[in-house]
Amino acid sequence: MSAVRTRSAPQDRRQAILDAAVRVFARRGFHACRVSDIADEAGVAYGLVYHYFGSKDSVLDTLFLERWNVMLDMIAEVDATEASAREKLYAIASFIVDSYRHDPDLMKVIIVDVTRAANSFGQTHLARIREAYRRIAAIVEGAQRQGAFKAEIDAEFAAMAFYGAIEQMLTGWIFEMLPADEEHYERAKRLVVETICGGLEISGASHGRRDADRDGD
Amino acid sequence: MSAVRTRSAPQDRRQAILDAAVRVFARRGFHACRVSDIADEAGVAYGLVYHYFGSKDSVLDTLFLERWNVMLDMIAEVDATEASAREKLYAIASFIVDSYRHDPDLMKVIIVDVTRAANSFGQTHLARIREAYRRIAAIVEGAQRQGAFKAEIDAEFAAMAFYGAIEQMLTGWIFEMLPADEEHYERAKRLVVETICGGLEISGASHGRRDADRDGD
Amino acid sequence: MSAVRTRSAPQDRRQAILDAAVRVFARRGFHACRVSDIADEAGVAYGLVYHYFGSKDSVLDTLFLERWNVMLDMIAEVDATEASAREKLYAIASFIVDSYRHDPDLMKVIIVDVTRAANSFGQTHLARIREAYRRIAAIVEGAQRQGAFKAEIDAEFAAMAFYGAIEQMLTGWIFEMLPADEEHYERAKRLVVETICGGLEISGASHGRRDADRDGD
Amino acid sequence: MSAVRTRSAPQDRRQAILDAAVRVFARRGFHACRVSDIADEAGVAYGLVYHYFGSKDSVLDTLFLERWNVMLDMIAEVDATEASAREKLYAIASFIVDSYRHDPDLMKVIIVDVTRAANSFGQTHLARIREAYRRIAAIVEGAQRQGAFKAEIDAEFAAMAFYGAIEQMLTGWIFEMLPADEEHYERAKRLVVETICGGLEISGASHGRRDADRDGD
DNA sequence: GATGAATGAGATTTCATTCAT
DNA sequence: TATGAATGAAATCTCATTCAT
Repeated sequence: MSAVRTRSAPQDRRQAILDAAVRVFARRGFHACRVSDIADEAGVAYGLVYHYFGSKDSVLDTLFLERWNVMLDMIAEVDATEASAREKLYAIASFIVDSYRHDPDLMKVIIVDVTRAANSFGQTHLARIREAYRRIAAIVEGAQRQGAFKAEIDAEFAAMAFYGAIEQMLTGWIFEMLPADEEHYERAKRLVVETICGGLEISGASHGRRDADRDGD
Repeated sequence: MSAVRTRSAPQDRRQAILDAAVRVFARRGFHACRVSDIADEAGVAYGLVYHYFGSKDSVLDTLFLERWNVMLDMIAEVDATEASAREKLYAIASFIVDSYRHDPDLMKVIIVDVTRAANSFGQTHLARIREAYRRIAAIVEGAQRQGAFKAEIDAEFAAMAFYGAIEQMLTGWIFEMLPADEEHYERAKRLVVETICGGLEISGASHGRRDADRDGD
Repeated sequence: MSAVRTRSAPQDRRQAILDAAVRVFARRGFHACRVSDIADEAGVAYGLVYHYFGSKDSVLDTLFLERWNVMLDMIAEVDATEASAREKLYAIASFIVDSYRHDPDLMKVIIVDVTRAANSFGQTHLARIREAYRRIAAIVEGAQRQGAFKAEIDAEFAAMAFYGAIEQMLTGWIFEMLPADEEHYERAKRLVVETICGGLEISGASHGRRDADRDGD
Repeated sequence: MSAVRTRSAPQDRRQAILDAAVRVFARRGFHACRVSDIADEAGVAYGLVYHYFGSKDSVLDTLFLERWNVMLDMIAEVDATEASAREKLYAIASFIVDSYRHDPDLMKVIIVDVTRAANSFGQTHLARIREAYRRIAAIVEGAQRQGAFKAEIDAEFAAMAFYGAIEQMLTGWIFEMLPADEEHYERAKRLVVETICGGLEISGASHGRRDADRDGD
């Protein structure tokens, strides 16, 4: 369709740097990578990394924020629907697991070098990371108000446990401690929702769902 | 009992260095700390750190291994008892939460700079860290064999979810995202056990236990 | 007179770059300014700076040489007149002070980044800068030959002292160490001429001149 | 006297670095020198420069301040004596010229890279530099109060002219524009004092001094 | 045991300049 | 003319580790 170009469009190079950064960060970790590793992987001079991004940090910031914001938006959208809390939490677990399935390198970088790097980037993006926990907690609170979840459980703790369980399973995949295939991805989603919701739901309160689930046991 | 000493015994200095390392690592993170920061905090010359420990890494290794091995032993002991899986998992959750309550700085260092530092110390100690997951998974498998837990759930995934949920709550305390007091520590233990076991147990199979747990609160 | 132009003439751009350079160099110094700072100030792309000038250095060279040559010409012209040495030196002091009054930014750049930057541009333009001292020295020598100035004083030293005194006062204005207003500009001219000539003149030899100067003030 | 040592005392190294810095800064200027140039010249690893001085800047700061403070003290001492203003100014000119005679490299560095580097170190040490001008101005003011110097001349301008004249002559020696030998050093001192004071003194007021000075020629 | 001066590999970042469009 | 993406040499500074005393 479009004419053959002997030279890439400017934005291609920027994106190429981001893509290369994901690969090298995933391979050896953000701190072990030099800017020249990114540039070499992208096939550009390293000065260009500084042309598009102000610093090495800024490259990781960009990778993280672009993806994290998508997740925050997704949670907000899900929460705005009429679905049950269990369905909402399943959607979130699904999104995260599918994100990993779709781009495991990017998710590895985000988890290992940002959300779990509490003394460096985790600190920098703390507010943004907390926002995710808060939105998950909001879903739990909603379910508590509607009588679906037990009121005596701290929504924030439940949200942390839920998110922590998912992230740890991703960590298991990342470091090849857990089997990673389509079947296990799906089972992981169900596991985390069932276990967490199983303990949160009031017996009988969510009959349709719970019974359906139990029937499947 | 002990003779009055005008000069600290050699081992006191070694321990003073370890204690100082916990404080400075907790404060700013392992990577941001220089060897001289440890030495300054301990009130010794930094050459002495190299006398007792071969390297900066070795200091963290020591801190991690000493504590982690205690946990591994504890899990093994717990698993050797006749208690129910739920009780065993509760004991583990208790141990971890109490470890944090007793020495939050040390636990912060272990979690932030080792178990979650997947590209540096997490890598080094991967085998030892996995051993903990494996032992937890063994408890789940035992319960599955005894018919208390659903057989179709992957024990390793369940173990990861369980451990991940606990670690994330500790992270919440560490970074002051969750309220940290005696009451919440206890509720956190119950939350993680109830939610995880709630989804793992076969309906009715553990009722007695669950009630027993509640009575004990 | 001139035709209406919807687009600046080429030379306007070149001049705009020079004018912008004076402003940014005066603000932060030549070395602290990037080529892009000049271009931004001029409202052009920085590639254009390289179109009109071969390098960043060349911009400063141009600024310096254009002005310095005017001064050299002025000294030569003054020396060619029949005026007394005192009058000639007064004319030079006047020219320099008035240059500062007229365009303080340009003079700041010339003094700070060229004549006093002995290890960079001062080195490059040393010959041209010395030429000014030499021409001033020539005036002193002329006065010595005519018996107006003491013969035993080194003309070159006197020229340096004279020029140094003026430049230092300009420096005082540039860095707001001295009051800068019309009255002080005029007093500075007289001060430097009177003090320097006061020590150079043979007692009684220049009385008439001195009185003449005073009458003219 | 002292035993032969195969290893220099710690402070020797620090001083060796300072001495080396003077040599390389004088040779090529502060900005053109890398830290490794200093270290190479001193025969030490460049990490040692950072051991003793926090930064490259700090090396120059140290060189400047140590010498400049000596001069400030000298001016204060001189001003505290009962000497005439002319004698005081002569003492200052003498000190500066002798400083150059004694250690031309150090004076070159101080003048070229600090007092005349208005956009870098001159800025940093502006207050300290001004203090020298102020103290010289104080001498002029004292002479004005005593009726030795004309009251209508701005003392601060006179101080600037005086200092500027000396510094410019040093610059002349530094860049080999003026003959530098014992005879010329002495003549330069007299020239600057005679010319400046010649214009400042009230006719007849200082005849005794002037004659005395002249007798000494 | 204890000290801290000395070492130097290695990382980030800046920015003048080139050149395809 | 005019643009600004692309290049890469070069410089500062950090800090774990060694080792003579």
